[in-house]
Amino acid sequence: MKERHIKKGQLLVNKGDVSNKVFLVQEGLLRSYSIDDKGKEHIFMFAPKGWVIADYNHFDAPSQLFIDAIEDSVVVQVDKQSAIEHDVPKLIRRIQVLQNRVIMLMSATAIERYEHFVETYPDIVQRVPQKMIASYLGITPEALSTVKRQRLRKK
Amino acid sequence: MKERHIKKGQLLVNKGDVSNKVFLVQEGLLRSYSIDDKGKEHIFMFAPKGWVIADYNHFDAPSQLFIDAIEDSVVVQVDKQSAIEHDVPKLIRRIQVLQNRVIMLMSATAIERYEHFVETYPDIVQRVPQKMIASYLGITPEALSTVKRQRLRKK
DNA sequence: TTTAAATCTTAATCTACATTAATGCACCGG
DNA sequence: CCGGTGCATTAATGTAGATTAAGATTTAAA
Repeated sequence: MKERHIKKGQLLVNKGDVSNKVFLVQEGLLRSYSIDDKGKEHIFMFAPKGWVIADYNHFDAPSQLFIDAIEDSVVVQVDKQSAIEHDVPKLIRRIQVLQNRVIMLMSATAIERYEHFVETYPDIVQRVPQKMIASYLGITPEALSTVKRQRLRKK
Repeated sequence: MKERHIKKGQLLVNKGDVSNKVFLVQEGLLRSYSIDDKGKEHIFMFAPKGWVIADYNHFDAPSQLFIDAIEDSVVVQVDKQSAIEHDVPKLIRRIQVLQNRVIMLMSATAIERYEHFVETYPDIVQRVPQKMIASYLGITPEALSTVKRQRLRKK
């Protein structure tokens, strides 16, 4: 258990790392993401203050995800083992969020996913570049641009 | 903790139910799924023998998912609370599977998702109708049909 | 401040997958 | 045995979102 100060852009976990660490966000904003074989980035989650971020893989398995800081951040680094035993409710919440994410990705259009994102994470929308939101939603920045234009016309 | 025998097609959990139960599959095959506002079914997971199936929602929150039996099945019904404390590793595995699922849905084409499904769950492919596989992959049965045709031509 | 480098938007074209519709097949109940 | 009902496949057409490319705008660096 150790406090760490992370600069914007700094990589905390690299794909392939065997870290077995979990990060409790005290301040700032982090993200985890994967890069596919075509070199495209896909944001898996954003972690603002109060959230936990980690690659919940098998112990000692190489990380599938990258984790880095979107803003200068402060995290507390905890051992995966103890974090897990210590805070089962956080695991459950993680499963809920992922469950929702899968259902969203399967059944909602880009517009609906964007609406949902804005409602659920209104603060994050202001803090990250559009291309990251697009990446989280599973669409291109260009497509997000047109989604937002359609929304404006409606209002 | 109670053993239950479920007939093929029988509904175990209805959307909106407040069940707080978790089901350990002893025999057979179950599935959980959602139905969107357009009336379309989306299979969230298959649960063969040895798996656990449940809607991991907040305690006392209404279920978002339906759960029913694809084959005649035997399950052991356990209280969510005790199941969770009892088997944290299963929770972790659940998160891993969901993590993979999200990455798949975001970065892979229908063909790649089908390949991955066949490799990961070869037994299930044989046991469920095509339309359920399509629903799990997030595509229509028609699209799955063409995916399989393309595969055959390659071999 | 000036320039360079990202980022965002708009528009034209392309493509993966959806939709619709028709056909063939298996299974099942009368 | 026959006529339904659901499932799988095929083909024709439609569409959401990707790709490509060109400006416009913001950010960062020199």
